[in-house]
Amino acid sequence: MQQNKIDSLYIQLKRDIVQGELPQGQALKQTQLAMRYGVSRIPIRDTLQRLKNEGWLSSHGKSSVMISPLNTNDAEDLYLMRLHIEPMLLAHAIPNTNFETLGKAKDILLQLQTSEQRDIFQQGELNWQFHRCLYLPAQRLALFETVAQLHRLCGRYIGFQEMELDYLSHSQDEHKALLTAISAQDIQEANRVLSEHIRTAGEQLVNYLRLSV
Amino acid sequence: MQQNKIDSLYIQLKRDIVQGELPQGQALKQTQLAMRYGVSRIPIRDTLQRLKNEGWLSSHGKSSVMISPLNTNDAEDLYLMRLHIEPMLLAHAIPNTNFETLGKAKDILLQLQTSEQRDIFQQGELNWQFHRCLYLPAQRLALFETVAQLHRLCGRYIGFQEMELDYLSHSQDEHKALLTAISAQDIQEANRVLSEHIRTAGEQLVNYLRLSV
DNA sequence: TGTGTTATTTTTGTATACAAATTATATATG
DNA sequence: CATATATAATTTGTATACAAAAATAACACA
Repeated sequence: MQQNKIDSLYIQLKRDIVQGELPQGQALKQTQLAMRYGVSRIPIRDTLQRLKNEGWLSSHGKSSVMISPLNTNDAEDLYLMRLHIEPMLLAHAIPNTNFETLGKAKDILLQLQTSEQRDIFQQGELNWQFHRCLYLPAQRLALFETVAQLHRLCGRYIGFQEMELDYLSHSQDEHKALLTAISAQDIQEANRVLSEHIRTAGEQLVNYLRLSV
Repeated sequence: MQQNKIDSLYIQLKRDIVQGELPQGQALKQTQLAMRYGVSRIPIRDTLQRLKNEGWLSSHGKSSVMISPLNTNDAEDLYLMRLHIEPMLLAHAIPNTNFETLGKAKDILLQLQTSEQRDIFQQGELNWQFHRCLYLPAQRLALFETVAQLHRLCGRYIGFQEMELDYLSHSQDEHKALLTAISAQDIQEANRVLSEHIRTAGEQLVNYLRLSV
């Protein structure tokens, strides 16, 4: 599989951004990155463009990019948008949800449970995989892709929302409640839980950012 | 300016997609496109990746792309999302709107008015420039970029929403009403007009798509 | 005839080389 | 000394060449 090569470059770059391994506020040099990751500038350029399109990088000067600064307003808006959009997607998904999907979601929850000591980046990825799994049956591409993009943007703020020690277990409770409501085909209740889930995470993140940034 | 070169390639490609000049449902060949537009495969690859990220192209097979098919559900969802999100952005923008912005918006409206015989692609672009102009003062990057992306996706469906002969004049009336409400700093009224504007355009597009696609 | 397997062709991904543009540095001039 | 201008450096964009992968065609065999 060839896609894996550029995908791993993409993932590694995101990891290094989250963990602060790359210089902030200044231009990222293609040549430097190419050397660092042991590839030529072409796949670096591809990855930089992708990350720019996904909002992790923003333009610096005329033709360079830099790591997008964290921003409390952005975080607030991201969660507000998710609050408005994700319930629409979930409502479409629930009638099409089968046992396979529910089983897969449970598997992911279990992985999350047993990953407390695993790295935070992996936890964020599993969290998205869980939601993604529940949204896929909706078969609504435009809606799904918008939600996916919002999650990708939220991923930039990971490491903050996980700061609270009890966040993961609280979040897991909500995940389980969500699964229960979906199993019962109760769209109303599922969306109530989902909205609360998003609201809580958003508020916690925003509060933390206001204090620390 | 060097960015113009690749930007014009991007615009030309979108034009050709909207006008059906490129084969639908099959893989777009990089070499063919490179010959067609008189450049090498590198800038073609960049542009294809960009258009893929923006939803105009979707993957075909393992590593190729094709023109994304039009889809009534997607169109419906795009307008529903705009309906939920754009008012949030406008509400942030209105308190920061100055006379310069209002003037610029009026200029764009005038251009739209006098462009009835100009091409439809240009009209769509002017329409976005108008909205964009009113949203920029909000200074909410994440929110703005999401709205921009939704507009880019809606642009794929241009040529359908303009089919109705009276659409442009009706739309212009709503644009003017929007400007009036913003001038009066009346967020409530502005958002009422905006919501109606989006709803109308969306319903018209969806109805047309249901009949024709 | 249909199906699975190998060979061939096509197409895409990446490295390298070079051109264009941007940024930084030095120099001149008021 | 500040500012403008010219020159050198760095950095990005693009073309070409080659490697890897994917798609297609040819073939063998049941």
